[in-house]
Amino acid sequence: MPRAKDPASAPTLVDVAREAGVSLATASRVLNGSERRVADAYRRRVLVAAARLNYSPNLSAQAVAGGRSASVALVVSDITDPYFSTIAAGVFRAAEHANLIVTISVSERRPEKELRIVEELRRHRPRILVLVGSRHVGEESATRLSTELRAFESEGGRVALVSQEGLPFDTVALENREAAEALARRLVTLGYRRFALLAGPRELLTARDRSAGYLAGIAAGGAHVPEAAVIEGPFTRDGGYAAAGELLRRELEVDVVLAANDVMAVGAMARFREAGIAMPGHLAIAGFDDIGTLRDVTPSLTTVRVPLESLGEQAVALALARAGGEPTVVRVGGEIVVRESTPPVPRRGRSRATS
Amino acid sequence: MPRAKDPASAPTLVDVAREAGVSLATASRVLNGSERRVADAYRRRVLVAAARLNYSPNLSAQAVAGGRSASVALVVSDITDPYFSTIAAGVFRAAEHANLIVTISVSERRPEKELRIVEELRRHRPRILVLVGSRHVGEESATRLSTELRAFESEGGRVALVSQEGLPFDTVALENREAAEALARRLVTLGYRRFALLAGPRELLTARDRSAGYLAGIAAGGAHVPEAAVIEGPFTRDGGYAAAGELLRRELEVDVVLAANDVMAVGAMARFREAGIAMPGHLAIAGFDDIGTLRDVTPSLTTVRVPLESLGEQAVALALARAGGEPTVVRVGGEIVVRESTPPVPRRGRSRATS
DNA sequence: AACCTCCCGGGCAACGCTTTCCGACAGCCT
DNA sequence: AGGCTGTCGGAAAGCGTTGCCCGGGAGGTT
Repeated sequence: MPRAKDPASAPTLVDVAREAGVSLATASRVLNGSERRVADAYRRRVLVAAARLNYSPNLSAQAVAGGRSASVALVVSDITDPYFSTIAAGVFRAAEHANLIVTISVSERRPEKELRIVEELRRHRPRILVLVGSRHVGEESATRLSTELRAFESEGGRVALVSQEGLPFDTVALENREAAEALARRLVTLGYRRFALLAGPRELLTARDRSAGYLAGIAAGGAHVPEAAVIEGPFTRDGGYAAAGELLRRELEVDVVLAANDVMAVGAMARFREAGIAMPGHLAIAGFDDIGTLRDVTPSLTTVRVPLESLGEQAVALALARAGGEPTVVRVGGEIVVRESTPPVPRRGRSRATS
Repeated sequence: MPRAKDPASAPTLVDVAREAGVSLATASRVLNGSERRVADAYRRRVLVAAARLNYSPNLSAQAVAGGRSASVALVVSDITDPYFSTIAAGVFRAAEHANLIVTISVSERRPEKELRIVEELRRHRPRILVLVGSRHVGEESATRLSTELRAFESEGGRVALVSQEGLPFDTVALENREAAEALARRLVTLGYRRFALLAGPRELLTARDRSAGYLAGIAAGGAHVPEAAVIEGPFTRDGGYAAAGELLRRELEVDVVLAANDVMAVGAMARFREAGIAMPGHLAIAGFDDIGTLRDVTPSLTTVRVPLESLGEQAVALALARAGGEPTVVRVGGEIVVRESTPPVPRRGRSRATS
């Protein structure tokens, strides 16, 4: 049975047209934008009828008629992580500006899940698909992801990636390596020599880039990081906490700890504090991202400021502007922010150590 | 001209049916669930054809055919605020479980904008609309919001509110008042007598409830809060920072500051620290929410633990279960968590003051 | 006055799907 | 053998829009 015209269903354009005594086409032209002009008398009648019925156009129907839905699909690893929620805020801002609605999906940092989500999202025919930074190295699913994304594009959608370049799509890339290197150099300048790294997960490209940058900067400063002082762990608060614990267990001589991001740094600080280590008195620490919510930790964290919100905005802008042709890559740099957690080392200061 | 069958368009069910040599109806039954059985031979042919064409059903089309789109629309004040992003995480979890996609909109804490968003969202015909806590008192737009929500429900949608009861819809309410009162009582028990409140914005219901609870708990403990020691400010980090500044300016004798939420508490701590006030040595402080990201601040914050993620999950569950009839209200309590920021006051300890 | 343009409503065919209804056929009972 | 029931594929009528095409009337030109 065709869905009965039961009272529990929204008024449609047909209802409005009938109420206004005009044709469907005219009602559509008045209510849902069109090039065509409609005489004022008609226009008014339609508007009045629409208001009287409390008409609200059905976007799904517009989407099927138009071929694409007016939405941006955003995929993040974890909306609870301020890194992602800040980027998401930028996506919202840009999307609102372009009159697009935003759907969010959470991949839980699992590439297979991300792939499944993209397959799933394709069904919504969003105008834009924004994937935020969870590219992995040697990712077996990367090929399938690329295939899926390409299918999406070939159907008229647009893809924008945030955080890693490398895939053949529009990308807003973070200069992780460069910024990390600059931070490390700066710390060397401040007098630090004995470094340890809390490196983030080995497979995660962002984490690798940052570590590589740290190591390069340290080396450029003439210092060296023993292999045992590089500890991997999840990109989370608990990951930082655990990695810090492992570092303590190894009883190395360390002046300063470079975490792969602020969230890990904060976790590590919690662990060091538990161990009774004075920061920055006994141990310095730095992070990456300059997460807003974490700006008030003590000691305040030396870090790399990244315009996260702008990353999200730019991704949407890029996808909207897309003309076709070669994918565009926008590279965004970070700004070193030195705070209390890494004071200058006194000229001939006494040795610092975690042990 | 009917949109040409240009190559840049996704394969449709018709394509699959043709490829498989079956009817549209059969293809639909196989691919997009239906009660009706399809003989295995046919079923297989359809599946093979779908795979070969890389078919992906158009959800917009399903939505218009079915009358409602498979989505949850979530409205939050600020996705960057961990309070909201944690609730959002719960909504995602529940939605994923029910195979619904989630759209998010950000109201920027502005009731008019929230109203506009709800009007806008109605067009999407989501199955569920979840509004997270920004009810205001005497809100002039509240009536219009109610009207709009009722229209949405009368069209077959479901509404769930998180955080404040009072509107005639399914609600997951937080026992702000009760928990705040319990926290205040606890602090009295710990020996605190001279309280100050950083109260959040006057218009915001959540803020009012918490303040009222604090005051009640303090009074019940036999203490009293002078009017000058209740300072309002935005529910944000900067709001807390500013309110703390104002408190200092008033030069009151205060032992402990109760902030309306953790985010404000952290802002306030930053301000107090700048003023050189030792915490908890000279001043104790407590918050509300037990935000995960803020668990590592020093001193660790006494607060009320609220199952934020579960709030979001329950809201979706409520809306899904909805049978009609009276709106259901679930009340969720908080758990007092005493940490370093409010140590017991020594029996005859010396006086503490902010000035 | 005849003709040509515009202008602007209306009709109607898409868009991609779901669901009802119909009818062909097979199996079973009497 | 005849009739009945049950199963399952196909045709077609929706769902709520948009956008092409048509045609009637007003106004301008020669």
